[in-house]
Amino acid sequence: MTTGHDLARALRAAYLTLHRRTDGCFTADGVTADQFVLLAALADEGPATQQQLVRRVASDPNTVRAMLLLLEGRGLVARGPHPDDGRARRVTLTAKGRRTFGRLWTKSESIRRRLLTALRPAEVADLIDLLQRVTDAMSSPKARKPTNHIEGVLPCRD
Amino acid sequence: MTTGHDLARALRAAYLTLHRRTDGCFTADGVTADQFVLLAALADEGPATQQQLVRRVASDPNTVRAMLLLLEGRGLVARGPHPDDGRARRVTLTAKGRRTFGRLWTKSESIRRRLLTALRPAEVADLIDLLQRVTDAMSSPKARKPTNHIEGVLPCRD
DNA sequence: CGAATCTCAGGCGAACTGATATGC
DNA sequence: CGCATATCAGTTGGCCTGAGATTC
Repeated sequence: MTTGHDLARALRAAYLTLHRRTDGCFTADGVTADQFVLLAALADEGPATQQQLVRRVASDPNTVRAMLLLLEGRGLVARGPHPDDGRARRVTLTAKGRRTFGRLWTKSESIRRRLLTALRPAEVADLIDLLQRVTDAMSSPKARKPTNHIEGVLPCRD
Repeated sequence: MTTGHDLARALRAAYLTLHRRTDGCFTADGVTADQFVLLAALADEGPATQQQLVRRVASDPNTVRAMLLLLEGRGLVARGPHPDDGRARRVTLTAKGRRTFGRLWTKSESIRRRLLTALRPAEVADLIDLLQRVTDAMSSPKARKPTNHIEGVLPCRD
C-alpha cells in the first residue's frame, strides 16, 4: 500500500512546519532555528570541536563553520584553541550566549508544549524511537569516495 | 523527562538525513530533492494551481514559483492559464516531466526500500499518524496578520 | 606518509520580506 | 470593496563543491 513516499512526505511536512514556527519564534532575536540548534548542542553537551558539533547537529563542517562565524560575530560563542589537538578548535558558549540561549529556550516553551500536548508521553517515546531508526536507516553505511566533507555524495545504492 | 526538545532533534535528524540522501540521489539529473517533491505532487495528484501546490508541498508561493521557474526552464512542467480562474495558473507535468519523474522515482527506489525495511508496516502507519499530529500541532491555529505569503511570522504564543 | 581538522573562495537553491498587478 | 492568486525585486542563511593549510 504505502511505498515509503507517504512517510517521506509526512516527515517533510512535520519538520518544515516545526522549523518554520521555530524560526518565527526567534526572528526578533536575530537567531535562526538552525543556530538555536547549535546553541542547544553546546548548552546541553558542553564545549566541543567543530567536528563534534557537525555530528551533534547532523550537518557538515562548512555549514557549521559559517554558522559559528555568525554566532561568534554576535558574541554568542567563542572559538578558542584546543588544548590537546592543534588542528581542532574548542567552541564554547560565552556568558552572553548562555543568557541568549536561556531566553530563547523560554520563548520556545510554547512550541515544545504543543508537541507534548499533541502526543501522549508513550507516543513521544515511540516517535523518537521510530525517527531514530529512520535516521539510522538513511545514514550511509557504505560511502564511496569519502571526502573531507560529510560523506560525499550519498549514493542511491544501498 | 523529555521536554519535546529531543523530539525536535530526532525529527530534524531524520528529515535532514533523508533529504541529503535524496538530494545526492538526484544530483546527476540536476534535480533537487525539493523539486522532486514538487514533481511528485503533480504526478500523484494531477495538475494544480500554484496555490494548491503550496499546500501540497507545505511551502510558500514565492518558493514554489521559483522552483517552478527552474523546472519550467528545463521543460519539466508547463504553466498554462487556468480555464476558470483568470488569476490562477494551471501547472502540469510535461511529457518530459513525466518521463524524468519516472526515472527519478525508480532511482530513489532504494531509499524508500530502506525506509520500509527499517520499520514494520504497522510502524510505518503509526509513524505517519504521529507525524501528522505533529504537523497539525505546529500548524498555526491563529495566525495574526495574515499576509499574502504563508501565514505570516509564526508566533510563539499558542 | 596518510588521515583528520579546519580554512577559504565560490556557487546554488530554498526561504523569506515587502510591494505590486490583476481577477474573483 | 475585500480577498485571493500570482508576480517581481531583493536579501539572507543553509548547504554544498573543491582546494588548500596545518597538525596528528
